[in-house]
Amino acid sequence: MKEKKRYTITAALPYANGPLHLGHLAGAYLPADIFVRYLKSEGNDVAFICGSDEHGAAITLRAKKEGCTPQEIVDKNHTIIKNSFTDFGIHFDIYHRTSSEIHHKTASDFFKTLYNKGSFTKETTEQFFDEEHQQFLADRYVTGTCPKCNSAGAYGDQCEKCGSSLNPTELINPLSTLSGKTPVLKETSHWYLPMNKHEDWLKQWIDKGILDNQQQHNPTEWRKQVIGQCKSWIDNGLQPRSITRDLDWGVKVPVEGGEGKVLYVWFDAPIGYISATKQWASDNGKNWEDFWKDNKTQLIHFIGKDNIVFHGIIFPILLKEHGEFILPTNVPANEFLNLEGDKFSTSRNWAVWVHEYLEELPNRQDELRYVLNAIAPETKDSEFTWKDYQARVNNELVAILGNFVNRSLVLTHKYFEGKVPKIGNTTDYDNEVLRSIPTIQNKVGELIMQFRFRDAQTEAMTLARLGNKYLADTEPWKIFKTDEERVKTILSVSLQICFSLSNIILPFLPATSKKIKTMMGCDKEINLNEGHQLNQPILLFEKVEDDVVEKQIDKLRNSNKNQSNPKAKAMKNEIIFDDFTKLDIRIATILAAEKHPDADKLLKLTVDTGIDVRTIVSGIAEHYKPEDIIGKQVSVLINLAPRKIRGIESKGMILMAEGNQGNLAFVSPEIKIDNGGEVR
RNA sequence: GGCGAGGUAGCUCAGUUGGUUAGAGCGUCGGAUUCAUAACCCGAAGGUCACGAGUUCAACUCUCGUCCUCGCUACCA
Repeated sequence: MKEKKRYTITAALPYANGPLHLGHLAGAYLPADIFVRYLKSEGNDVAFICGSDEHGAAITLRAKKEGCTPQEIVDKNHTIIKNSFTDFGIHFDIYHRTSSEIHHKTASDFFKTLYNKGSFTKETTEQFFDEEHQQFLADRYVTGTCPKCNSAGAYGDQCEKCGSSLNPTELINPLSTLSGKTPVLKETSHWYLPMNKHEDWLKQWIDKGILDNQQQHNPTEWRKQVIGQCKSWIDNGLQPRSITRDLDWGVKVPVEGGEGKVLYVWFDAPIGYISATKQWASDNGKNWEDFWKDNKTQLIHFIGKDNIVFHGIIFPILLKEHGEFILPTNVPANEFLNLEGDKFSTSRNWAVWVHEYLEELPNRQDELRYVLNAIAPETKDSEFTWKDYQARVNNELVAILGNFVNRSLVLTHKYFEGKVPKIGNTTDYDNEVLRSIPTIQNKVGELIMQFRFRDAQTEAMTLARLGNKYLADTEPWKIFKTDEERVKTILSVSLQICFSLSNIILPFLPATSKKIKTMMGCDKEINLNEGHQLNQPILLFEKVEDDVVEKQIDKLRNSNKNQSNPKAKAMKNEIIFDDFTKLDIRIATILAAEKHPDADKLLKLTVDTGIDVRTIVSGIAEHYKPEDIIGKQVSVLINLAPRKIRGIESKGMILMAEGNQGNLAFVSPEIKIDNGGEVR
């Protein structure tokens, strides 16, 4: 008997700023769901936690743009995301949200506890405030003249001309880069998490799995990329990070001086796991602390690789500093899923959206689960293509799994009116086949516990392959007339395989598992006794026809029919003519070009603008050789504030056109134009 | 540029602490079969394990260097 354990399993909180696509599923939610379904089938005590991350500036900006409240934005997206999960078969114990009251209280209390312990440092500074946009400006959103060297275009944090570090308040004639207006000074303070103080124990923990002198986990079980990235951060030295922001959408900072401030996302969001657990526990008569404060509980975070440092470093610091909480025993981060040769991109609409898939290919959840798990980016980036989807569904689900179950049931109906036949004398071969069932089952379980879900699924499929082989080898259709008793045994064995299959595939293909049990009349109780009546077989999977995948590929490539380039970015907000006239764009000739001495991507150009000869630093070194561009006429934005780039002052900006692949081209006049000619 | 992860059959990927002929699934080709959604089953072909050196009796595996891909980051206004 396996030991029953308690598990808290989290999946990264999706940001409620848009719907879910296949990359999200393959990255975190599907592997988490598979793991949880397996753990539960083994009788473990599991809380599977997720929810919407609903705070942050991006949501307030979107609300402003759409003319509604942030709450309306997150309400809409929370519903879409939640329904996508439900319909797809990702079965959280709770899908919560960070805008809920219990979350605000939990996060707030957590902050207070750490605050009272003196875990934070507080920095009070005068910061610039943009009155038009009603917000504080981060240092680099303020520019002005350097007080030390008098050069223009210094940034709020540093003058790149003389290299001196600055405070934005020291700048002469400061300007907000948001509104272009002069910001006002307002005092503000923020709290910082001094991560540098935690380097020592983190190193031990990541490297050796040792926490407070105890072996907390086995680091060889962690994925290489997770340990690698965490160590890379730690070895480079951790910096204090501010954990509050001047914003009004989020969890209010609950201490003196916290007015008008909220907790920053990576303090707020992971605590969402805790608050969701609390809600779930109170709804279900559980004690949430069992899931977060008992060191026999395994805490496991499923995330994508973009989230590694949050879950491998920052959140563990918060949990440990708090003192009562357990730390994760594993953080199985996946890499990224690509789509038809390109990265998923919301802005370019290069994506397969989960809610659209569910609508356009109804009742094919398990097919998508199977394919996404088969290609899950467990150790490296991987790629989803519709042709591969079609091939896997048709050649594996239909041909191997669906076919085996179907032929077993069809044969039983044909020969024995769909009643489970009596198992007679078994041959060595029968026994060997029967023995391999638990072997495969154990192997699948082991692989799942090692977070090797794609291997586990492949292993599960070997049982269906074995079933097909068993039928092909024993050929019951040939011997029915001569040896009915033998056929009874063969089909009895086949039906046992079918039933075992329904259990083994449960974590991967839950709907299919249920279908098999229903067909076998075993959905309420297991009954494979002689004479048990089976239901009429229905096909588990149907072939995906060419026109279906062609339509999907078409849709992807022509996501906007009237657009000749489907990958072109959407238009920016409308401007008025005055906005345009502020730009002074001229034709200029490149007189000289050389590689920037301390930079890979930069060229130092000398151009004749017709009104002067000036130096411009441009990030085009990967696209043009210096000697090839001398004499070329190009477009230059000449009234852009000068800026020091990697030690060289750049006065203006060369305009470049960018293709889909990131390739660059000059914007040049088609015939020679006098230098200084205006572009308008 | 720095750091991290990769580069293995046409495709998607496994390869544990270096040890005989480098594996799986799909695809391809051939065979067999007809209970089954022209499905299943058997067999074969197919790889200088990115490239170059080195350590070793022995390297896909260890060391160094080079090239390429992805991520983070420094410098693309």
